[in-house]
Amino acid sequence: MQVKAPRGTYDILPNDSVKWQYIEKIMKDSAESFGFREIRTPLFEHTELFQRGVGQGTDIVSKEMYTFNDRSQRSLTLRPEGTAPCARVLIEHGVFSGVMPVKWYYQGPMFRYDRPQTGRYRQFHQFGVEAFGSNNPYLDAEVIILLVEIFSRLGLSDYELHLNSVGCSVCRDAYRQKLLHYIAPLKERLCQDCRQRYFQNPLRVLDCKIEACHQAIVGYPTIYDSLCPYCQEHYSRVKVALEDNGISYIHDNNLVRGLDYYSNTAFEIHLPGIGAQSAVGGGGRYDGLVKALGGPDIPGIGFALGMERLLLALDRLGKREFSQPSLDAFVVVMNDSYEMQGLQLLNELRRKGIRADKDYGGRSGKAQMKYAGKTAARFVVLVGEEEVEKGFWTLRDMQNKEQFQLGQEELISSIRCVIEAK
RNA sequence: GUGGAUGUAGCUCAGUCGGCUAGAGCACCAGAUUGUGGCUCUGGGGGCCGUGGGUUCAAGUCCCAUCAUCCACCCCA
Repeated sequence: MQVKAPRGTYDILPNDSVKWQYIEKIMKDSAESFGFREIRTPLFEHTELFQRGVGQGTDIVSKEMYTFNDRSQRSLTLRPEGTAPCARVLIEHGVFSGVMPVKWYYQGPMFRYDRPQTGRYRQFHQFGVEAFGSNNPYLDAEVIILLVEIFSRLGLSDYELHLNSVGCSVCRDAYRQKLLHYIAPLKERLCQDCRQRYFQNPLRVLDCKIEACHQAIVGYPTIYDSLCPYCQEHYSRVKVALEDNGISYIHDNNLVRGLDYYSNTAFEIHLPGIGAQSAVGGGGRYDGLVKALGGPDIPGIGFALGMERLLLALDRLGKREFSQPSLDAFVVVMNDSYEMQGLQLLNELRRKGIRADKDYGGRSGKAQMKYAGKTAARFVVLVGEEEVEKGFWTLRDMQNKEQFQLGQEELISSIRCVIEAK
């Protein structure tokens, strides 16, 4: 055991791959039913895109990026998230001059250098959606409804949806000042981390997990009370839209998102019961992002889901049985001298859309039968002396052990008849 | 980056107070009178006991380091 997958990465073997395909299909179908279309962007981008798009002050940019120089000394970074690349595409291809809003979904690996633990990897996978070009609060609601729809289709109903508004740049700056004033005299009672946060990102003090910090700042001004009239109006429309569509949520004054570009609506979806990394999805509005990247002033909203956490949740709280793909037919060659007849038959079956295989391990006829049993093939086709000489194939139905001697046309139509009935 | 737990066969694990060629179940391969699967039985292959050092007559077992995994902090999806 010398070569191992790098720390924080892992392999998806065929038995698990089936689970991925299952959730990927649900996500794709859900997003498409809401009018989103797939976008695929490179796995790496210019480092600058994330520095500007995600924010210099964030943990992601300051300590979690896989950044390297290529052979021409360009600084590139393995994408840590999917929103900034989408915004880049919007600008680069002038998509914003077409029909708006633009609604995209994406799925694929993201990279962050962080300490691995349950539900947290260095190469992890996100499914996300982005909608650019409208600041209509009902679009916020639609995006959240899609998120909830995916959970519902996955059979994960015990989620908690947290909702807040972080305001626009104007009311957030005003709030920030208010909060700084409030906390300043209480600073001594905060934990080390929070004293740091006070300077770097005071809003983060609010979601410190240490109880003493909560007590120290009890009675603090909430951003909710500091929203400007526009942001208030926006937020209340989002809430009404959710309520009228039967989506329950928890207003959470402490919900602040980590990435710099968020504005107004912010949300997170949690699944208690999958360990400490319970935030399975999160997102919000990012009205300043496209402009910050040098494009026009175009608003946007989106979310991202952590695939690994969803799979973990499915395993602990939901669906656990996944059907594995199986063969329709297995060709058993009873005698080496008929190997070529077996191969030709195999290829013909495959050409006719029958999922078929044969042994390549030089096994005896009996061992091939065993092998066929393990592949869970529905039928076995026997190729031996009698068959080749008399010009038929022996078809064995592995479920009821019935055997028939059939010509090739009949053989194929019999197999197809059964598999199409499934 | 910080703290804690754990590393023995492909997988799940046993291995006493340091003491013989390191075990089991599952999985894999072969056979049970030679053209027929699942059950059963018999046999077989497979282990630098994570890696490197140390203590000892003797280390899977004790000590140190390192790497990795897991749990939590942190952060986030």
